[in-house]
Amino acid sequence: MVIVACVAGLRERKKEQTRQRIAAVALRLFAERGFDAVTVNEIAEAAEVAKATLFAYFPTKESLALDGVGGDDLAGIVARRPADQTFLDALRAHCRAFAAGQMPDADLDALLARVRVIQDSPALLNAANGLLYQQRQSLAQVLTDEYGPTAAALMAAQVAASLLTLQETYFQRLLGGSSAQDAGRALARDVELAFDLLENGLTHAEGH
Amino acid sequence: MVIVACVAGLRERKKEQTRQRIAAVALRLFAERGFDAVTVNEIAEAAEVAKATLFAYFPTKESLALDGVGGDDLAGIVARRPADQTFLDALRAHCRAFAAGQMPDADLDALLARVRVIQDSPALLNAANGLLYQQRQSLAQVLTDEYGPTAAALMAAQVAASLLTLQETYFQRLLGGSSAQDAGRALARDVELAFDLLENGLTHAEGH
DNA sequence: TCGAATAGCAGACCGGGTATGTTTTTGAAC
DNA sequence: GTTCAAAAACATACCCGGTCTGCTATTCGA
Repeated sequence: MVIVACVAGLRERKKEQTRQRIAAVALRLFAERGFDAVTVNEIAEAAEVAKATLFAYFPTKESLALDGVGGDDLAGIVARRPADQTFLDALRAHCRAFAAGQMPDADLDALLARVRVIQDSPALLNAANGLLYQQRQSLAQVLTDEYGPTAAALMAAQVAASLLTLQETYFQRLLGGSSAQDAGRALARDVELAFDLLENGLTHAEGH
Repeated sequence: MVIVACVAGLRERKKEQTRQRIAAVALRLFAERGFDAVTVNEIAEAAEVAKATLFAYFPTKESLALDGVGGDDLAGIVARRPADQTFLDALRAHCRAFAAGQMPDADLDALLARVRVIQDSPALLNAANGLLYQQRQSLAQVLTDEYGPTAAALMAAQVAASLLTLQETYFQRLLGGSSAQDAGRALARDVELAFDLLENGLTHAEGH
């Protein structure tokens, strides 16, 4: 009873375990019956915790479905880019890397289940949009030094909206039944298109 | 009792009147104490209607604050543009017209009160963002014929995000104390900047 | 072993929103 | 004018997400 439990603290581990259990149960129920048709009371009951406990871990019902759906840290990527790279090139490289990288099948299935749930509920879709809003703000912050507040806000808005669209398109392909490989290849093309549009403007779109 | 009341129907007029009363009372209370600190029961009581009646007119509490905040019909503007005009030029012209046009002071005050309320409540801000999302979708629809679905989605996203940013910047200036004239002039400049960025891309930004 | 945190609990409570069945008002036909 | 059906408004009870309160049981550190 002295050493054994001290890797991360028994307490911590149990907490994490409870949190995972709640999240997993919630996601399963959402996937089975849809976000709106599941009540938090049911989730709490199925996870064998009290409702108050559930809300100690997750601030809202929505956060149960959006757990871990943070999106990339655009502002960080831009802020940490090498000095000789434009911010658009840094973001383009990041997106290329994502499109090229392969995700383990199990993770992908879990992610897709979550995306399906989100896409089926207007409330969740809106909440997910809200997450992007914050990204936009912090990206604008980072760009302000270089371009001034107004141009930075406009650029950040364009970039964030484009990346959201890329993500949506990608998920739609996957949900529509494309193989992960096909969707990845399509995404790679779309990434180039998106950044070409951002760099060169809508009137200079060529050959797509 | 035969002719007198038939301009629009007594019934219709009373209904509209009730609706206006509810909306006005709600906006006043929101402006006084903030969106979250006012309950729908209070609004119903102050407007002298039952809660159920209130919800017969407005589907949600949010819709009370967002009543009439539809935004422009971007898709319509693009769809109805003259054949020799690019869609960006059509939108630019529309924004220029708005920036040049003057709003009656009373309307502007009412609008600003509403904007203040919205800006003070995260829930409302999110809901307002959701309205934009729909605009984006219909704009993408209209552009699909010309550019294909992916490019159209990206373009619509960029345009919608830019216009939202213009609107936010404009309102921030007004809320910050700028005169309507100054804000209008600044908006006119920002409109040109935004559309230049959209047309020519972020790497070709010049002289702003 | 003891005491301080703290996780967890049950249950009352609040506010937004819906459903139900009833009363009142309105519009129109007689 | 009287009458009658549509529909506006109502009171009320209810559901659900979310908070608060006060309590019990674990866990941790000394």
